[in-house]
Amino acid sequence: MEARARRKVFFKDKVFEVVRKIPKGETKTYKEVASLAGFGGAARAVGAVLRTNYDLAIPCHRVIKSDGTLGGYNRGPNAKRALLEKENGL
DNA sequence: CATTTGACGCCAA
DNA sequence: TTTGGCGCCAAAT
Repeated sequence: MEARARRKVFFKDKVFEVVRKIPKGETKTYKEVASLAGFGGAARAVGAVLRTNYDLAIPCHRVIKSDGTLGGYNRGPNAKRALLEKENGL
């Protein structure tokens, strides 16, 4: 298929889609998102995409590391933690 | 077009 | 338990 430019947006598109599907109050790991996106071991790539494509329509702050740590956030880990606690009802 | 970096993950010491 | 290093993938420069 015309997977030329298609594939280029395949990864990003999937990541955005998956992250956007994350319900409020729930947090997912980059590994999980990558896996659901179909790229399993592309945890880094997931963060790279979210980093460059930070969109307010995408709850990228709900995506954390598999260790349970928040990881990072384009707006600052501070805002990320605040949002997570708030969405979790804390 | 090729190289480097990067919001990660997991194993070893 | 904590710190360090290596590996994986895609994007950005």
